[in-house]
Amino acid sequence: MTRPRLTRTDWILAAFRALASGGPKALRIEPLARTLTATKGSFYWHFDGPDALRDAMLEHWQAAAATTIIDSLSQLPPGAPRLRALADILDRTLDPAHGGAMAEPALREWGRFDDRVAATIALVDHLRLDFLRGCLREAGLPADPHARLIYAAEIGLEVLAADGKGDLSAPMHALLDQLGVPSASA
Amino acid sequence: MTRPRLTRTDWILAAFRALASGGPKALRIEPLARTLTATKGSFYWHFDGPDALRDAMLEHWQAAAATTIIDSLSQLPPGAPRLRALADILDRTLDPAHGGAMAEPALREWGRFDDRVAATIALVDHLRLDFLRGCLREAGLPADPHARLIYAAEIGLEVLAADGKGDLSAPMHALLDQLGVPSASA
DNA sequence: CCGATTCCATACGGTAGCGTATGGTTGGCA
DNA sequence: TGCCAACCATACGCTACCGTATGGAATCGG
Repeated sequence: MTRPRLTRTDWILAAFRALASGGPKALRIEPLARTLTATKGSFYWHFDGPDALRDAMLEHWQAAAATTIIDSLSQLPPGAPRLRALADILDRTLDPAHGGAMAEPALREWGRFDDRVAATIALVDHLRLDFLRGCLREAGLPADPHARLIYAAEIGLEVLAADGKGDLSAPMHALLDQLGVPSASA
Repeated sequence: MTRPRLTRTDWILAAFRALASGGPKALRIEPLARTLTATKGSFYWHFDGPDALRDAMLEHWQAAAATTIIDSLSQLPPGAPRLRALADILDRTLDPAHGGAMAEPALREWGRFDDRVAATIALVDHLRLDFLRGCLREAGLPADPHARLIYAAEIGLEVLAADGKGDLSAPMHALLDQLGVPSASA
């Protein structure tokens, strides 16, 4: 019954779980250690301190939240199909099994008081907006302000979904309809 | 040099300032007292405890965030003018002079971990969505999912504006254009 | 001008988390 | 087998905040 050793990644994932379920204020070392049935002695070996954990979390999130999503969408045909697939992704980001699901709102809140977090969020926003603009252009539509509008709607719908009132992708598809994006089934 | 006595409202406004500039985690009694050059002795006289302050804040916000805005818009002609005026309000909510300006994102974050806060937010969302649906119907447009879409876009644009990249009302007007809302100048 | 009430500061014990210092345990590897 | 390094628990002093208890200062009615 030798309990497993912890890796840096274990701490990072636990931190995201705490962030999603308790907000930025839950990102404390000792409570975090308790969820891993460990002590801060382990933490301070893997990380120099809270700032180092934050930086590791940001690196992790940047890869998961922008790169991998964009890469997966890039395997679809350009233009409308990618935009429609993006709308469908919204439902999945709320899936508890997704791990870092509801972490993004908490991360944005965190970014309001931490410049390094804010910088990473701005970078990810920029990457996703650029990708969106590309998809719109490929679909023969104007990139601005449509890209910003679509992105804002995604964020807003995610925030509103906190009420439990689901149906995220339906309004998104309605927006794409209004903007003249061909439907996926057509 | 007798420093002024503090009222309940003084504490409530200070709490909103702290919430906007430091998030939910900044809502602590003693730091709050310091910003008022007072001590918690004053606080515990005006309020039973942190929960009582929270309830007072919610009551205050509910009136400011829903009732007064809806009332002022209700003085405009029904339909499109109200929708266009709503889009223009976005710029003003970021004005630091507005007091409870950036408090709303922080409040939504707070609501993710406090049921009473979440309930008030849900109520305000419901009031504003109902008003939006009314405006849309008056303008001869379908209420759903347009209302939800407009509201989500407002929230999302406000969140994105944290980057400082302004221009909030422009994308909103673009959305209204796409949805077929007559422009204000026309 | 006086007493009662309102308003507030101070002092106190208690809890929680921080960061460090130190030593113990585990696992790979010669 | 034995050693070294990786990994982690414990203990310690420190700071911040909590909630209460108590007394002092300001203010108002009489």
